[in-house]
Amino acid sequence: MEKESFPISHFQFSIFNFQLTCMEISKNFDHRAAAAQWYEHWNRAGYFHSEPDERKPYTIVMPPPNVTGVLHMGHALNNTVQDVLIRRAKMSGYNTCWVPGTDHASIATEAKVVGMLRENGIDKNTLTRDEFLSHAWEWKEKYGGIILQQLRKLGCALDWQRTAFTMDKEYYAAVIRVFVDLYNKGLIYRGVKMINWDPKAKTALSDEEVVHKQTQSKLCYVRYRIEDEADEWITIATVRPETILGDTAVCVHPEDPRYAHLRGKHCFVPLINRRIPIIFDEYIDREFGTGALKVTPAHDINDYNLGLKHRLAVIDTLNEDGTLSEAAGMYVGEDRFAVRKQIVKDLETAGYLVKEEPYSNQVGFSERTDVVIEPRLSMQWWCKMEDLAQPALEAVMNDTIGFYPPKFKNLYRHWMANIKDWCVSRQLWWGQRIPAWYDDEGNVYVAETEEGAYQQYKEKNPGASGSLRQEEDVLDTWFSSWLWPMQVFGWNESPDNPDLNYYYPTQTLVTAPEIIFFWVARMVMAGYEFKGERPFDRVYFTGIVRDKQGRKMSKSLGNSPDLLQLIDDYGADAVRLSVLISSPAGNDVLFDEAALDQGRNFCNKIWNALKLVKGWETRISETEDVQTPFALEWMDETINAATLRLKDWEGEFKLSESLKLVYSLIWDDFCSWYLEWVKPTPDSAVPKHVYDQTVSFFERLLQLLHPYMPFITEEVYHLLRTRATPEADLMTSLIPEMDYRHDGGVAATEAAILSEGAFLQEVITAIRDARIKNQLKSKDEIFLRIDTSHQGFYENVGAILKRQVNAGEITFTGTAQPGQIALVVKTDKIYIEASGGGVVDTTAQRAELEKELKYLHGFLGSVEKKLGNERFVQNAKPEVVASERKKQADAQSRIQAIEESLRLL
RNA sequence: GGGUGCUUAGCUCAGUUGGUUCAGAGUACUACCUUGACAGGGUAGGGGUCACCGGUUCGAGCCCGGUAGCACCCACCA
Repeated sequence: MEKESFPISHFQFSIFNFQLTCMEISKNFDHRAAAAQWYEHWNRAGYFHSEPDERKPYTIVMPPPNVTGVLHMGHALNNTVQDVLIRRAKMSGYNTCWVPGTDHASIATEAKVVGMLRENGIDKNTLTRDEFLSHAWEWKEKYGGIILQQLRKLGCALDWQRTAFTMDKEYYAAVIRVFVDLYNKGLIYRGVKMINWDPKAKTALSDEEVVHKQTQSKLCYVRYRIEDEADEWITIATVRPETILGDTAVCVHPEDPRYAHLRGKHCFVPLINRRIPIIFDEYIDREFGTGALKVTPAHDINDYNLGLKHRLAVIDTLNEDGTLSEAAGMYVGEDRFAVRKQIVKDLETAGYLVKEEPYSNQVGFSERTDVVIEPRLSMQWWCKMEDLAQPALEAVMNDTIGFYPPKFKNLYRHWMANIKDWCVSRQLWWGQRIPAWYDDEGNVYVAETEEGAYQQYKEKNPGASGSLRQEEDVLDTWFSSWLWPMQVFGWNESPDNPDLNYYYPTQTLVTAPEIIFFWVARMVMAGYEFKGERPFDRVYFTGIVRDKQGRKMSKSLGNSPDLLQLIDDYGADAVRLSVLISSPAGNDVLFDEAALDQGRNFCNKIWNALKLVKGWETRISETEDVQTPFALEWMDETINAATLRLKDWEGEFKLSESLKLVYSLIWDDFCSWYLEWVKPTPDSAVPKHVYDQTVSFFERLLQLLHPYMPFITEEVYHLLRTRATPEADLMTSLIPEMDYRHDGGVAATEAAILSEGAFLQEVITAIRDARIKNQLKSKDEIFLRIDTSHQGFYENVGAILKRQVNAGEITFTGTAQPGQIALVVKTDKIYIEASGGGVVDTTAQRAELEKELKYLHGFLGSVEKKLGNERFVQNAKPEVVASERKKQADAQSRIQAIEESLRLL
């Protein structure tokens, strides 16, 4: 099953890796090489494959794309999300299994094959069913499933050994079995109903496969002559004048005075002069058009219902390909739209056309072939849905199956509560052929095999020796995909097999809200009906990917970028970051290629951090570090806190927030702060434990990022230090469990370190800001005098602080000299003295401090007003009041400090 | 026609149980930086009456009602 998709062997890979570690790190991250090599490495190492074991499973079945499909942005988003969940679960100790596969997509594929045959000069109608199917299979083997290959480029950790297809032998059998089972339960029946007919695919469609579009039409007013009256007419309005030929009545409202005198009368259909009755029904909207409706029971669902009620004749004037039939009497064999134009002219010539006016209405189109649907009466197979829907509705409403975001529960409930029977037959060849056989009298026998059907026939007709003929129709594609979570684990082969028992119910389904009815709802129904169990615990709905202008990305608009090209240009990691980072659950994503720069730049940043750290490797000393213990503690706690938060967020599918957090953790906390704090001067060495700690921090960060950006993280992880064994890969490493909480007061010291770090950053930023505003160049050394109540803190971080702001000396005098720059950070007063002893212009300083003072007075005012409000003190929670009192105290001392500084200027 | 959701910085979007130390991110913008990881970068900065109008509350971006605009889903008005 595995195809050799990357040319580099494992042996070559090892050499490559060896060379890299010994060489200088390349200037930039080579995403092309890294992606190819690591994907192949993971695959060969067997990381993608899962077998049941003692660990807990984390299972996702991929929504199978059409076998005809190619990768587009929607897939990229959807599959990136799944890959993040899978990789994260793997690194959390779960036995992960992500099943890939494709859907046979009966209509889409058959259309594609028919088109291919036509190009080769073959007309489908000249082929037998078997001949056609062999062409279709040939096509599928050759071109089908390209999309699965493309998913490798994205980095998806799919269990390729489990790749499934909805027309696999066992899958096919499962579908047949389910059909027979439902038939025997009385839930499948055959009947003539008004269905949606696709004249291009020449098949029935379910209601869900019809898309309504606002369309500009013409509303034609046509007059019908009343019988027995010399010159009396009744005028109707229609947007489909060609259906006039199938009219079997004209209908008006019983209380419409305009037409009251016509009771019991008849009129004549124009052009063909068919005598039809004028009927009365309250269904009519008197306000619309002329208040008179032409009734064509064969070609409109409402008319059909009226026809049933008033026992009207049904005249089917259309052939299955959308041309007019013999029954039309005119224009026979001509296309419906050509006839629509022609008949208007003919009506006009003959004096029947009263007027035409432009009219905008909703018209149904085929989702697959995009042609206008014709309502048509025909014999189809149906599945009763009410009983199936009941448990499926409950499971979602009581959160046995969780929807994320939950807003889709309402949508689901509305549809399930108003569910209609499902038209499951399709007049196609590509698909599971309905297992029903007919005898010469037209009696039907449903069985899994022809032998079974024949046995039924013999039982019913003892001694008979006729032959049976199988139903020509196949089943709706969704009638097979609803079994997906069960059948990919071999439900049909054995409903009690170890795989199915272990992996089912699956943990998470990731899909688009567009197919909530097509697929999600029906999988839930099938799960309960056939397996007696939900198919998945949770459903994560991704948004719809749109272009910059907010339009849905689609092939027909041509606004979907070439994903493989993007991956090649920017790297899969960058593509993954850019689609994820702006895509919270259930919200649409406006995709802008500019967002890819952010991902690429981030890769570059990580790469450069690697280069920096690797550069220290040759400069390690055994000396004890006295400069940076605070930096080490702070980084450790910062990563701990982020790890905890990530676990929570990722569990709630807050992937975009999580990614932002890791992004900021690496770029801001690690690169901008930590590395600068511990970075040695050009001519000094790095204490060994600082180096070791730094590498270890880096590894922890790579772990947290790995689910989102697998390639660069694995690459950097291996370049960071030589791994003892080839199996020591980042992908299979476990993210350590944090066993304490930072926000619960349990870990006060940890929390203190974090807030001290934040304060230190605030001091550094304030001093740098002051330097810039006072044109003190960064290379000019300064002296700091600090007036503070916690001198110990400054002594602890003094080395870092001096380095970060290029200060030569820090003293704690408590007083200031004229010409110094005054700063107030929280309540600490910091005075900056230029090393040259030069006097700086304090005008800007003064203005700055005064602005701050003004703000603080305002702030203090609002806090004091609040505290002065008895009702606030009484009603608010004690901790809120306490926090307000602290704000008050802080503001007061800050005001005091600023005023003091101002006096000194 | 029915339903759901949205409206926060120029742009694309976060904002988790209502507390003015949360109005934030990324981009874009401004100034400075040819600093030994990184110009695909660094340091710092400006920028928003949280659509509009009321209400509940000591207190509203957050809760309730209404208005306007937008998006999507459902639907058999010719």
